[in-house]
Amino acid sequence: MSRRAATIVDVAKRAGVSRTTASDALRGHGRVSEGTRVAVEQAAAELGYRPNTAARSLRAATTGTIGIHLPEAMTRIDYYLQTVYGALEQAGADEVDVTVITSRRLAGEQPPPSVDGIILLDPLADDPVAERLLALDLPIVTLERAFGEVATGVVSADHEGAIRELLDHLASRGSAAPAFLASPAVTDWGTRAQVVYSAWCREQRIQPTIVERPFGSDSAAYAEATREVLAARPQTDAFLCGPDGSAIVVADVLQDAGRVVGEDVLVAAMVDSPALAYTDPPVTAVDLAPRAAGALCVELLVRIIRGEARPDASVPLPIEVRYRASTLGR
Amino acid sequence: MSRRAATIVDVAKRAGVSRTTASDALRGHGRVSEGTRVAVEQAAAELGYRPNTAARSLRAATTGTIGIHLPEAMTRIDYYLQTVYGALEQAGADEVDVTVITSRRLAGEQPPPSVDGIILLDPLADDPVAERLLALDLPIVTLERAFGEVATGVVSADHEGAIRELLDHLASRGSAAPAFLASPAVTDWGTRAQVVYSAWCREQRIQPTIVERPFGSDSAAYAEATREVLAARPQTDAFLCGPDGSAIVVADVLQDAGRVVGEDVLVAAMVDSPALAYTDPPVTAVDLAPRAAGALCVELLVRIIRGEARPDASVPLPIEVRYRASTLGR
DNA sequence: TTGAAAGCGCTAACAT
DNA sequence: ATGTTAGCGCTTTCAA
Repeated sequence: MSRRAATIVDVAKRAGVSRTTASDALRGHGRVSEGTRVAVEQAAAELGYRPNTAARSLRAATTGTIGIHLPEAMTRIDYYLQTVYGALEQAGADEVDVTVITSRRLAGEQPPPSVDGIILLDPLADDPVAERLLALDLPIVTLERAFGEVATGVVSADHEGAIRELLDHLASRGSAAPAFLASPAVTDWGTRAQVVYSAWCREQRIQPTIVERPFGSDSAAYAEATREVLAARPQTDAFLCGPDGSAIVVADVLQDAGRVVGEDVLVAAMVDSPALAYTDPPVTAVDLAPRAAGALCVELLVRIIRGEARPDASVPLPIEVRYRASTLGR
Repeated sequence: MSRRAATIVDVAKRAGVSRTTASDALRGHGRVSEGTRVAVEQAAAELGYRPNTAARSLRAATTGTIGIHLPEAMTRIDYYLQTVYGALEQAGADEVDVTVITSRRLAGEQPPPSVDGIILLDPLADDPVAERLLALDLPIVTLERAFGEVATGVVSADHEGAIRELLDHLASRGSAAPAFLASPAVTDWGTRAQVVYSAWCREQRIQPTIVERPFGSDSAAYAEATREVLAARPQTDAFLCGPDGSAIVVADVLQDAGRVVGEDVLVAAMVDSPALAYTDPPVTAVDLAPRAAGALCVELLVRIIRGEARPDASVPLPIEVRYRASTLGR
């Protein structure tokens, strides 16, 4: 566009100083005198000077950019997109850019983008993309899953505690046979949920009822899963809903089947969303604080990159159960 | 990490050729012989060579990265996040990286990230961030809003047609007094919706009923807006719901008020979402195809950057009304 | 307090 | 078919 962008040499020339001085002045290094600093800044403003980040990166051998990756299957799930946005906001505060790394971007022979570090959101077990990124030998922060072989920073929540809290709550509200609509054990979160549910059932001497649907399933799949449970185990008196967006469908199917949610059947979701506070009835859910999760990941990664935190540092993510009418009754 | 990353000189040395030859071999330029190509590729693989993008950018005076910006207020809205993801996917296919530009990133004195072009998603009127980005004098593509002063590529849908289709449909289903829960006229979409609704009411000699809530309002705000309309105009027999996520709340409030959605009151949404197909009843809505929107923006921007499309090219986005029980009856 | 020079890694232009 | 040279814009020595 227009003509060539102004470089630091142009600025220096206009201010009548050397490029070194111009550079120092613009970055506020102490060595320049106040007068020259002002002159250089004015020259820069007049020319609309913007530092060339490529040149800076080349010189500094760092990019000022971090990458964030989430598994392909998760890109339609509101929770993860919120997490990405939380990360973007924090990145703005930490003055780093963020490149979102899609699976597709790494599928072919394309080299991975140049970044100073990488965030992996709840990486799948054996995800080839995650493996490739781990092999890059860069600072890494994962949400939830830690990889044994590589030292990574980890942000993780006490999902076990939250799910147990939900199950105990269902039991205390009179449920004797809570079923679990589960996400597959391919993410760490999915795995831990299944483990906790099974353990809890064992402790309570309750027969577990698990029905599983892949990540990214559509509403119809969850509806069908619900009907499947109702047919197989009619005595089911509560549903623990794993997948984001599934609770609303489960509640709908139950109501169509003549059950009264919150009264003769309870529904609790493992992933809260704004909609769940306004369904009829509102649905009890775990607020996974996705924005905070993303922000914490960035904060930790930036500290690792800057050498202010150990590469295997670990940060807790506070999460909380929101109790609503679907388990409390009307 | 580990030791210094391999450069092209290391590769060249190992393959016993000059760096130019190594460079040409790796990028498949015809000048190298098959034998050397193989040798260079093997050397690169052995060293785990990855081209330094900063150096490439500096040399080529392009970054291989595009920026995408959406207004701060929109970052909690599923529709926009889906759009961003549609863009990311297409970017993967076009082999460009994407940096998401948050408002915060540009709020302070930080220089804008270096990119080859920018996508502005439904920019707000007088958004200072958008203004700054427009002033960068880079190729730009906007979703919906065209700016008079600057030549930008534009991706836009026939919202007027879709909204008229909805309103005609409501009328044909017997509505004589449809109310409009509107988004503010700060986005192009919001503005056009209000204009169309008003025009349609005038043509039909129907008194318009508009209640407006800011972008990013929570469910409670939509609930209150609904009650406000019911109180002010009890004869209201249909709701056109603008904000993403509002229809589910409106339907809920109506049902609490003893109305039967789909029978004695109709509900239609201007923004479809997966949940709307599974509420009770399912809600008629306009499928705005956010993924496609994002993808089209990237595709157009990349063509403009490559000089394959005019900088003010315009691309239509197909959208479609999904008819469901909230207006069709049970 | 300031300047000159070197070099980050890469590729296009110009030899050979 | 391959090699040599120059230079993209910046910052960091080193010297004055």
